[in-house]
Amino acid sequence: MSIRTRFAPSPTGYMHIGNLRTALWAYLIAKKDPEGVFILRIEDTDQGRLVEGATDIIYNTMKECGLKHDEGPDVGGPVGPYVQSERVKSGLYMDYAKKLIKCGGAHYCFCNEETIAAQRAEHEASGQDIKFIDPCKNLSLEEAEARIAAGEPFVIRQTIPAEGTTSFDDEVFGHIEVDNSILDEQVLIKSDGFPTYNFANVIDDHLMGITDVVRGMEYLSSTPKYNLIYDAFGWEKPRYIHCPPVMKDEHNKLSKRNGDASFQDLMAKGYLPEAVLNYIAMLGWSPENNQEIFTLDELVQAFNVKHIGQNGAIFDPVKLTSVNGLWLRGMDLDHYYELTKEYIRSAVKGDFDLKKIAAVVQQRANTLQEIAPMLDFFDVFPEYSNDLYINKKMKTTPEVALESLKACLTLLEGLEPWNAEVLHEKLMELPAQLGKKNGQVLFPLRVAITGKQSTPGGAIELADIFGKEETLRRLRSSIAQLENA
RNA sequence: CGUGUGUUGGUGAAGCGGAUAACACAUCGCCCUUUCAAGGCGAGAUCCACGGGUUCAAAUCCCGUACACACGACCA
Repeated sequence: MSIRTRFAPSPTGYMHIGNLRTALWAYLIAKKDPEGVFILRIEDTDQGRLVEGATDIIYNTMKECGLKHDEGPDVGGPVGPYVQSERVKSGLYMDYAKKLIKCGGAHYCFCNEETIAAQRAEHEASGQDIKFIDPCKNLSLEEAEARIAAGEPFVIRQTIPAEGTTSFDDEVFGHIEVDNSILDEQVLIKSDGFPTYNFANVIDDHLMGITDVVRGMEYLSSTPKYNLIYDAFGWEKPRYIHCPPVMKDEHNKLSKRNGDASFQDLMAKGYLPEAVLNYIAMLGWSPENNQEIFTLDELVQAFNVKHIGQNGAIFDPVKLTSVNGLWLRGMDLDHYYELTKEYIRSAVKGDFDLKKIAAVVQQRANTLQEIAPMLDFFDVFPEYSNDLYINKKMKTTPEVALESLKACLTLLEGLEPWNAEVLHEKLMELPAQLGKKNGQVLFPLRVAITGKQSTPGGAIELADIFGKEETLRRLRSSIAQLENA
């Protein structure tokens, strides 16, 4: 049987990194199987928490990342609808809940919130377990149905066997076994007739033929309860892959509340979707070899559930930046240029060869956002201090700079044609002729034409991009500044 | 309070009873280089939370303690 996995977010208007990683892993697990199917299901049973436009964020994020789902609300599929609020309309959850009552896996409950809170307070006060003990459990079905017929509000709760244990084998955490006595009889159908997540999730996973349930490990302790439902119905249980959390630091998970980066934020900060995916795939998972850079397809090939770790991983923006830089530098120039053109244009309005600028900036920018600030010396020749010529390592001072620059000026004034090859050839001859080190000539030249000590590209590349006229203009101005000092 | 899960350098991690405890990021140093970046090389865990135990041998197995996280919602 082929693998079917699902990503089942609730639309909160925010795609956080931990969620995206769960989606990625679910996708990888499905796609590892050539016949595998990856499904998107929207879990919006909490009508009180609906956020407008939230599902669009989910669709957009998935699309940007290339996590293409085979079935889902927008693309359809054989086991739809794929939005839980739509499924509710058919009464399907209520039907299954009633069936569950018949097979002894659930019961009606008429307790209101006050009585539950009162019991909880009582249990807390006596220092005992705060588990809710439902008095309605002992009601006969006839009695319960009569009260419902009389219009009394009700919920349906799961019935947990009083004794015994329930266990399962998680693909990540191994064998988990708990005593039934600690399992609470949770609500399956709320008084508004909607199913809770717990119930809808089980029903839908079964109805949609999910073979591998991939989700956060916060559900680890609820899983035995879900299995009890599968068993009551006599359904085959799925494999479980519970994922350890993605943390902000040792104590906190990444969250919207903490203002932590969402996928959208990372895009706005100039990261590439490929790099983000690449990086988060490795938060809690490691490949069998030491490969670091993976395309999505490569991840599909390399991914293996057995290598998912059990402990939470801290999201490190510094490492993400490094991975992003590797992606950026690894692109061919044409692609890089297309991607960064707008960013470069935003900083460089003048008539320069943008592609040449892209070539030099590619070697050093780790994110798209870093690009513009690096290019601030093109349109305007910044004012600068002659102190910039002082560089211990290069053994330069304003004095040797002046000497070098004058020689450069003479050389460049007569240089024809003006292109990178000729500039390189002639400029590299100069230091020897002057009896200086390369750096004593080329470093001052860079400062003289850019007004900065550090720039993308060196003096030669930049002189080429500036063109003869602009280069000489800047050079003369800098020489004058040195002479007047 | 109960239950579950976890704890290897600053971070991600490999490791699954016998190794000098991989690798990557970050940090520091050196080399190269027209600066910076990139690239190359090298350094850092007196030892794998702590305490016991099993074993000829433990980061690796067992028990306990501490700490962290999660669940114990008519939220997902």
